[in-house]
Amino acid sequence: MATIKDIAKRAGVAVSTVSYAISGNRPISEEVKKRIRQAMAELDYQPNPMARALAGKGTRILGLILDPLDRSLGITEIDLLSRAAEAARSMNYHLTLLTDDSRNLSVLEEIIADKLFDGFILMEIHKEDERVRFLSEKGLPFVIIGRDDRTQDFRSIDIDFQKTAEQVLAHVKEKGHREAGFINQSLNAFNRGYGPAVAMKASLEDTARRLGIKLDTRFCLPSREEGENVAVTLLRDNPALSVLLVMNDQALPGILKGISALGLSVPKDLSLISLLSSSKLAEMFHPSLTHMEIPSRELGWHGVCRLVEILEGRQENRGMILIPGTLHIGESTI
Amino acid sequence: MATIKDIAKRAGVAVSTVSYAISGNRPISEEVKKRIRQAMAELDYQPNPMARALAGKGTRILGLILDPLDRSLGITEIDLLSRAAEAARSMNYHLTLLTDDSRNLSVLEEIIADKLFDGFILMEIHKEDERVRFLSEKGLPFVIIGRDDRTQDFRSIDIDFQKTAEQVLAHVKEKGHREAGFINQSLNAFNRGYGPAVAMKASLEDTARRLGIKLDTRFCLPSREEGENVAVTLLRDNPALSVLLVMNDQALPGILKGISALGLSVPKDLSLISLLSSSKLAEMFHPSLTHMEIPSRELGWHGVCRLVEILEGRQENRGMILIPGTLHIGESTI
DNA sequence: CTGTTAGCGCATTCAG
DNA sequence: CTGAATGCGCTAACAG
Repeated sequence: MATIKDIAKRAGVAVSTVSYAISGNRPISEEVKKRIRQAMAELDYQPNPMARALAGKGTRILGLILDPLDRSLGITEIDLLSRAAEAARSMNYHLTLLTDDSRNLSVLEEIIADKLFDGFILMEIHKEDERVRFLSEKGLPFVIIGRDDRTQDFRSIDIDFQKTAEQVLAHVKEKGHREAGFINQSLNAFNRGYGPAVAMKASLEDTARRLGIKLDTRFCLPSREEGENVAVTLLRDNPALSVLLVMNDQALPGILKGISALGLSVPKDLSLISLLSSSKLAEMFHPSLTHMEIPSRELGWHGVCRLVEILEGRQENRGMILIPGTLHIGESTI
Repeated sequence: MATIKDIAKRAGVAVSTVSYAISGNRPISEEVKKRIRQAMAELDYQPNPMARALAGKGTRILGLILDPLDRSLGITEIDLLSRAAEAARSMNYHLTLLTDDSRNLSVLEEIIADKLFDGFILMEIHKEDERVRFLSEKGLPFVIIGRDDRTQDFRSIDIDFQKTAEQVLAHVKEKGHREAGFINQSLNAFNRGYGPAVAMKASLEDTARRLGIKLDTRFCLPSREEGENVAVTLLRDNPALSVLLVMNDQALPGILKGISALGLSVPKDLSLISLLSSSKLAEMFHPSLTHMEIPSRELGWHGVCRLVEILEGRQENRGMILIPGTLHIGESTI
């Protein structure tokens, strides 16, 4: 590997000149710059990230903090992940996966202590997430994908639940439905203040009221069995219900089973819309599901972009980034 | 952050002593060691990875090389990924996602040039994968998840296609089936020498012959439409066919549609087994699919473990690691 | 067994 | 505008 010294020699200048030529922290004459550029090209020089980091600049490594992985990481977060990695790459950063138990603050402390990461992306934010406070106090660069009331707006990237709700309910109303059911995530997730469970419920109920749609909301554990139970109960309680909104991927198979157990068929007797799930998944079902696609790719992309903006000190944009889901019509609605 | 100097001072010894105490590269008296350990604890010292790297040791960062992400990364690789990250973590390494176009060797060269990574994990190996040769020549530590004939065995972690085939066909035979269909991945994948498409076909056909099962193999693009077409043709051509093996997740919905289009029902008229797909996915279907679960988690785990073994010079185990799929009985077979 | 010291490659003072 | 020298934190000779 060529070092900065090599290229300085080759260009006939001092190392510092090369350094400044690269960073642009000091005006360098065009002529010298040209020579340097050429030398760099010829030796295909690449600054050693370690040395650079040691000397006080960053590592250009970003840490994506995930919850310990056993349970989470569905098809949804993979899209987020891949776009995030892509974004990082395109801005010349690296993305590494942090799967330690970051909610244990002493673990988080260890992670940040080794100064390997220039910044962090936090996911799966809960109400009053201690990690947010912790990172803020330490003054570390980070963004969150999700919502936390005490975070400065420019640090948040989240789903636009309100718009998502409006869009799906507008569609529902347009199709003539007047009574809808909403199968949310688990009560536990809701109580923990998990963004989607809380915000989607609020937005949906609020919007339904405004549109004059009757909405019955139920919580549901992410399992086939629960899906079946909840669907059956919900439908028994609301005989006039004609459309079901589901934001619970794991429960979907059970819900479908429950529906057919009641002798109903989708979409003839009942329309079904999956909320914030990935298209890949929605299309696996038969009939394929009408769904509001979760903007995971955008979340990943913007998360990284915003973090890099912060790192590089250009905060043109101080607002929160909100991205709505996208409606895809499948075969599960009429 | 406390540096090695701080703890040396606090323990009343020289920095080198601390360094040696940590690395164990030199005998240190118990007493001194104790003092050092205490100082480290009190200042909760953590060696700066960059400095360590610059001084010639590794970075303890592993690079997981993925194909550019748009198309790949299904629910399968996410399991692999998560386990890999977990494994890395447990051995005190970091895992970063490399999504550059590594098949472009000059891009790969750039990646390895900055010496940020101690080793690499390659996925999606094709026949005569140039990257394998390239990394070998450079003498860089790496392992592949997949197969390449010219790779030393101890560098490979792969699915045990033979055992997988034997297991699934034994089950098939036991259930009394005599004629089976196999819907493979695309012809294109097969021609590129993509491991699963090639090896599974060979193992399945070989094993079927030995067991006296008639097997009709078809290629199929990973799409709903193709799935439907291929299923219909296959079933028309083989009226006596009673079980379908499918190694093509994306085509599954189409295949099921094709089956019912022919007026057949699963599992009454036809059994269906999905090969090497994730349980999460198989359980999404209705009826839930009997499947050979892909050992993605084990692949990820062992991939990292083996790489670390290589990095740390302990190659107890020189053989190739082969992991078979696991049979899960669902509702799609009788 | 322990201490001193010279780099690793780069950014950045401080002098020209 | 440019160059020489210093230090980032750590490892590994080299000397006791």
